[in-house]
Amino acid sequence: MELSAKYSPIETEKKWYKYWMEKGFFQSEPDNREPYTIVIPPPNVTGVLHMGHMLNNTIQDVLVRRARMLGKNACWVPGTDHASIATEAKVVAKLKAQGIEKGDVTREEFLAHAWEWKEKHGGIILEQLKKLGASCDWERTKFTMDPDLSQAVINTFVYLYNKGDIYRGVRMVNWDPVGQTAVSDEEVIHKETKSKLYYLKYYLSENGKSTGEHIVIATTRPETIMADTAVCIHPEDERFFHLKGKSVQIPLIEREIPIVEDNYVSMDFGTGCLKITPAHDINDYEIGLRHNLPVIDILDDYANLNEKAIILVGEDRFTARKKIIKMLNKSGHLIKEESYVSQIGYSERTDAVIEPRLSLQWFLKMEEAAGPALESIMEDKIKLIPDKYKNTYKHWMENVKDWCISRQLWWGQQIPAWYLPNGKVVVAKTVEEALTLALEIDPTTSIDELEQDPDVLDTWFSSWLWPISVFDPEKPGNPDKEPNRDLAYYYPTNDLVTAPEILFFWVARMVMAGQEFCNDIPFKNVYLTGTVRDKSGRKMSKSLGNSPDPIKLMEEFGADGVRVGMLLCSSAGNDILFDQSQVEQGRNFANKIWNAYRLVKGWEIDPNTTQPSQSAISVRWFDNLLAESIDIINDHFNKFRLSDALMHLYKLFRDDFCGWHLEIVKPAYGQGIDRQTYDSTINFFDNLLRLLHPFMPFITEELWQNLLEREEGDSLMVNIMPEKYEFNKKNIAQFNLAKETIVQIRNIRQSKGISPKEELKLLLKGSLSEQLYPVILKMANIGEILDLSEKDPNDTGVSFMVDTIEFFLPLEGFTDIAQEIKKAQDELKHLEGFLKSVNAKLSNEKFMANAPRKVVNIETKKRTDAMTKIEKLNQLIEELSK
RNA sequence: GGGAGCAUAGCUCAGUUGGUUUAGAGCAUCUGCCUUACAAGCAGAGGGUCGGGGGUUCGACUCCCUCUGCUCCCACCA
Repeated sequence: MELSAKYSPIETEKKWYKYWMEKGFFQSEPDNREPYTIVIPPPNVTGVLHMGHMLNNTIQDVLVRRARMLGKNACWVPGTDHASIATEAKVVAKLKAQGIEKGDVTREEFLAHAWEWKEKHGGIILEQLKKLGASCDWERTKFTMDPDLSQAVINTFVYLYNKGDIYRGVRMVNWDPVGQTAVSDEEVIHKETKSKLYYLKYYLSENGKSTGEHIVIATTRPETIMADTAVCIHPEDERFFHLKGKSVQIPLIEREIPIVEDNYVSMDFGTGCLKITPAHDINDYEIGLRHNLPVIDILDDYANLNEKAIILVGEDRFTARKKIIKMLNKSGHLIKEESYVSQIGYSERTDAVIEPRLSLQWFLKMEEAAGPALESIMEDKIKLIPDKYKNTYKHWMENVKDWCISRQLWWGQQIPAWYLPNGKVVVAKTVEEALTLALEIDPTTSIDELEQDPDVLDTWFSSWLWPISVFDPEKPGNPDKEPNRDLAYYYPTNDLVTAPEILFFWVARMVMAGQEFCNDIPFKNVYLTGTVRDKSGRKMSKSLGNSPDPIKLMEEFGADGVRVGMLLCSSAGNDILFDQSQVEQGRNFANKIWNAYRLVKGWEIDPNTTQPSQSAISVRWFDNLLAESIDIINDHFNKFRLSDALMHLYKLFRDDFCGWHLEIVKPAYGQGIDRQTYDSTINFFDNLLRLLHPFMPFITEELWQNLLEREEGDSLMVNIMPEKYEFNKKNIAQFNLAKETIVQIRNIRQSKGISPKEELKLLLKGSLSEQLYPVILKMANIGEILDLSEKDPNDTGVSFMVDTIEFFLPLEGFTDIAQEIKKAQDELKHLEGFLKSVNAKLSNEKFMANAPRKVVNIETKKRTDAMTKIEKLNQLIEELSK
């Protein structure tokens, strides 16, 4: 069958992925081999593949495929995350499109819609990963809301509550008065907003009566003055020493509030006097705690003023602001107003101005777990790659705050806490167990009276268990339970590949969960990928529309091409600036491999031909080079330098294998090839395909299958990587001299306009092994190689040097001697400068005394080499000048 | 405001505990080639006083200080 000059990936990729699936090559069961485990960072269940996933999962697949080919029992566990906030938002939007408000349906109805949505859209992303070639064990696919994984979350909550690590506390949340929900910090968008700073008079008061004196307070939120419970000054602010211990009256409502002192106040901002409104500002709340101030909440769920405000009751917060300014102006409390620009938080979903609001939330204590979690990273029990993130990690762990684990949502694991009619709370795995506990508090309680906490748990509260629960869902919350077979075998996992943004949200918490429930680390290495950005460095995002569609990209360039394109420019922890030209480079490389195959496949073995000497030399050289490369690639992988490993292979295949070896051994047109060279070359090709397979699984499988006859059911992906073997460094160095000589000759041909087809003669003097001559003859189109002593003084031509070997290329009629002299002189000048710097070192007593012997030897050799070359150049210039 | 990091060729990056020829690669650029595997290719070339300044050292891209310019994380000032 005639093979096309262009490799077309689509059909090939489908074919082999199906084959791998059918043969069960992705599946893993515990056995007596060494395990290699990765758990996927679960993408949002309703998400679609973006470039970040492409990068992240390509890296994981490279690691897993390589481990598999190193003979390990490789297991890559896939799955998805229920992503409560994101998914709930999508379901709400979908209902809204049908004219249904979330408030109109019951929790059960809403969840039914959510599950329906999940069934319809869930897992699309996993199907997309298959196109990329991801070798996940799909039999093990998990979802964070699978019944058993949800149960693990509940068990964990109950366990930690009983242990005393989970408690309820008041916290300021971001309240969206339009969406009627609390939103997470991540969903608050800060925008620069023009507002006004109002300067208000607060009269000093004694025993409820104004003294007539006043202070001035600057505020952007005059409508909240009714919630003030103090005025605050800096303890060292001399301007206000006379106010210490006194009280002021809130304008209009004339409630008396104390003046307190706190370092929080900055003396040089506003007037230096700050009104304290604990219910409506997070900082004020904290100051309030320090000074035992009461909390007066004057806003309702819709951010309208409530009866506690006394005035303007029922008004919207912004209307109230306008009205109160008029009132304050009229009463003479308003001194002035200034334009002011500040950062205001808006809800991502409703664009409503976020109202800070106090509410009762569930928290998990972090302090106790933080110490060991920090230690395991700082002492390299878990390695971060790159390790610069250790600092960031340390900083966070040392300033860790308790984790707010409750969310005011429906999609997720509902908090297993039940309230008695008297407001007391019991925590249990089921309502029946809750009743048992409730009866101990109040024997009259009935099961119908128990009301479950409506909130769900933070999604991270299920994903922090992920490396454990995917193997043994009964283990979290049961530290004393024996691990099941899977957990015992696969845990701790080997590598985790994720983004640095979630180092705290996820990675640190998995380390804590590992300690708590398995008494062990969850993984040994954490490879942190960068952000995928566009060419000009902007983050890829839907709204910018600067992200290519990964599926289309794979259809156009092939999954192998995209994988290579992503990997070539991505070192750990560095952002990658994505450009389609990189993917083109990947596709071109696949095409190159394809064409190398076409060439080799077209060769016919001629049993009567013996191996030409240049072929024998090339085979020996490439054999050494391959061994050296295996060494280098192993080293790159040990250090997680994936792009370097790939780049090395890229050059090895393209330049060394195709550009040199294949060109050297390629038989002349119409002739056959000898058996020995053919077999060696096929063997090289086979090894190269193995080395390339983790990066480019599809094309390597395709060609490997066709290179030799393979047994049905065999596959490259379950074959073994070439192992390192002894090689001769000197042989490689010698061959490089021949390569350089050839390059020099080609260079001279081009600069003098001599066709590669014109055969030339070459004269030389120096230590070039005669064994290499046949390679030079073939690759530089040289007719014969003679000793330089045979040079006819009348010959015209070009001289050059490689290392310390002198060459002369006779060129008939070539007379541009001046140019040759100039070239030699430039070279001479460079060498003399170089020699001078070397001599400076060698004649420096301190250098000779302090530098290690090895360095001195190198410098000495540099000097000898440079002097030899200078001498020869001088001779040459002299000859040319005659 | 607190913390961290980065700055090397036009672009993206290496440079492995300071010394392997006065810095390497890929891409891009330029020149010449439709050479019977591949123009998604082949052959060759040019290009950097390693952000500025100072210091330590026999020796600095590498260590220290400082300035400049970017980036990220955390907290956000009434």
